[in-house]
Amino acid sequence: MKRTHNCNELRPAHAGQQVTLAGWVHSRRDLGGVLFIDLRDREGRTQTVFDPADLPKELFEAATKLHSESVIEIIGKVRVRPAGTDNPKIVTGQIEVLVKEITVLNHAEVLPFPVDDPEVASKVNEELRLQYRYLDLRRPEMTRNLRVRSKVATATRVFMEEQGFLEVETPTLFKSTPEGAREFLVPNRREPGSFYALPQSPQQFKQILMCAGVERYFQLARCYRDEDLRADRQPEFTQVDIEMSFIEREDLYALIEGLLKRVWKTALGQDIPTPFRRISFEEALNRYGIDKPDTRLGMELVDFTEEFRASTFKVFSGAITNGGVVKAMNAKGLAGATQGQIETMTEYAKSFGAKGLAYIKVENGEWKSPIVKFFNDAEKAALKSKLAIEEGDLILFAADQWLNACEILGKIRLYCAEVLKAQGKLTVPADRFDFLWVVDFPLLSFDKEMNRWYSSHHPFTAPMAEDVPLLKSDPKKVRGQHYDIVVNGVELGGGSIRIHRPDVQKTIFEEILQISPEETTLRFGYMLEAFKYGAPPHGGIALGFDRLIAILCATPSIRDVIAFPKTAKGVCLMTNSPASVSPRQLRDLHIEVKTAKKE
RNA sequence: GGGGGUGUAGCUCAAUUGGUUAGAGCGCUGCCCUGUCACGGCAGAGGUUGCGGGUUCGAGUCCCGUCACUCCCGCCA
Repeated sequence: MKRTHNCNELRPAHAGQQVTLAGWVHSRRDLGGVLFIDLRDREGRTQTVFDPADLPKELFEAATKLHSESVIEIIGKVRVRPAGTDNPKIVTGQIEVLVKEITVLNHAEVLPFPVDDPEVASKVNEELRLQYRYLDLRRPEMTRNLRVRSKVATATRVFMEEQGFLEVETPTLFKSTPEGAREFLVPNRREPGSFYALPQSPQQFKQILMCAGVERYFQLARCYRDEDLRADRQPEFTQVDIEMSFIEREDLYALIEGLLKRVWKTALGQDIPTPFRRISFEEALNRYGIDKPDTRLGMELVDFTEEFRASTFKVFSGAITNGGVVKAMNAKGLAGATQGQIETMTEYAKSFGAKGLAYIKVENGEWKSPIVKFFNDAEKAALKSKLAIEEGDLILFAADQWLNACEILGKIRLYCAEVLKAQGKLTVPADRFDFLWVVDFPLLSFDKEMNRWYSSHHPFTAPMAEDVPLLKSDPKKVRGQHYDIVVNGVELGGGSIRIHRPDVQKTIFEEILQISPEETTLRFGYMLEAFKYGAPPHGGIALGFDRLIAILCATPSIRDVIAFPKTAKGVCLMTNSPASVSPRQLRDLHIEVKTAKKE
């Protein structure tokens, strides 16, 4: 039953040849006398023609009864379509195959949802798509996503190989680490009460590989995090994991820029300019109110702390007196915001602990605002010039501690962009990709509830050399040699230059992070020991492969680029996993289940 | 853990202030049709309005609970 051609291959040049095609019945058009069946396989579609004069009656009858998505094989002769019956919509539209023989390889029952109509299929309830994922994946859009994913994976491997990297597999049965995401545990049958943990990332193994002298490691690594899901987060996901020895940050930037250049060329045929912009964490917050800015949107934040330091408007001057700042943003053209939209923005502000949201609507040459009466002429003039205020603008303010004020407006900025896009007042070309490196992150953040410092990134990140003396005296000021790669407001990945000296690493664990020496030894002893026997300076990065593919496929959800994704509750609707296990299995694993009582 | 949205025929959706027999398009079944490609025409079948309870003379519609999907917050070193 070997096919001679695929369904996207035949052209007028093949006219006269006998061919064998196999595939799915995409659509059927029964004109009573003549019958057309569009046969589809992975590559495309070909029209086949059934003429009752050419076929035994039973075969023709059988063909008229075929349901969509039945699997058939046909043998027939290629011919150029009669004049005027070409179909310019498909590449095989100039020819058709006159069927001589047909074999029904598998009959399909009536489908739970249509796969032949992209308009309808794209709107089908995702629950149903996930339950019948094998049907969903037959849709050309989904097939394309799988194809892009495969091509990018291959391009990545080829590029990394060219750059001298070794792909090394690391264990997925690992052990629990004290900080970071909640982990999936795997009970150990051989020792009651002990567990493997699935890795959140191969972080420790890749650093050990540097100690092993591998020098350049990469892996398309599966990672597991038992946290709640989002459109861009699944409990199991794939990282392009990379680690290199004897490098500085710039070496890594160049590598990733080269990789992404290759990937964009491969997937989209697009040449992206390199090097990418660099922006510090502080500047990102100051200008965009977020550490992963979408720089395509404009509407940058502007600082007005000096202008309002002595203002009679106490909400602003008071915040400044308390060590805070005043920030403002011009949502260009959004003066017509509805009460509901202002309300939504106010809720964002309140969720950050602000009391409310100050704003000015610029309409009919007037500044409409509950607060503008408190501003003097100099303050108004400063606003007008620094925010380039024009008719139709909406000005939004935040007065709070620096980080909070920035983040409030950062959140509102993204909301405003959504509203403006929906109104057609803001358009972003689909082929525009704003890449940037965000650098100079604070090494540590303070947890008020636990009253202790924790790593902003992870505890292996090296501090900036010149900031090391501040580690104990002023931890807040210490910057880490950490970097994030951001594209269009999406955090594509992050990494850092690592600590490679055991004494520094031990200080971080024990003195800064307050992990007890016993715990440190228990969890990271092997790593600290490895560092004693000649650890090269090293650093690396991990890119979120699913997010990367989602961006290339222009879909907001990584579920569209994962063959068998989970729902928001971590369930696979096709296989119904997770599921209960037998008492015997539990007994073998020394596990007793205490079922939660439901009221 | 919290907040928002959705749930009506196989699919996508409608159904006025709570009011007669819950409709449409596609799909499906039957019949007709020899150049269609969203084929066309005629006829037909198809409903526990997610589930449970309540209010009411009367509930798809209102109330309470619950389940599923989804988006967001928390969380994601």
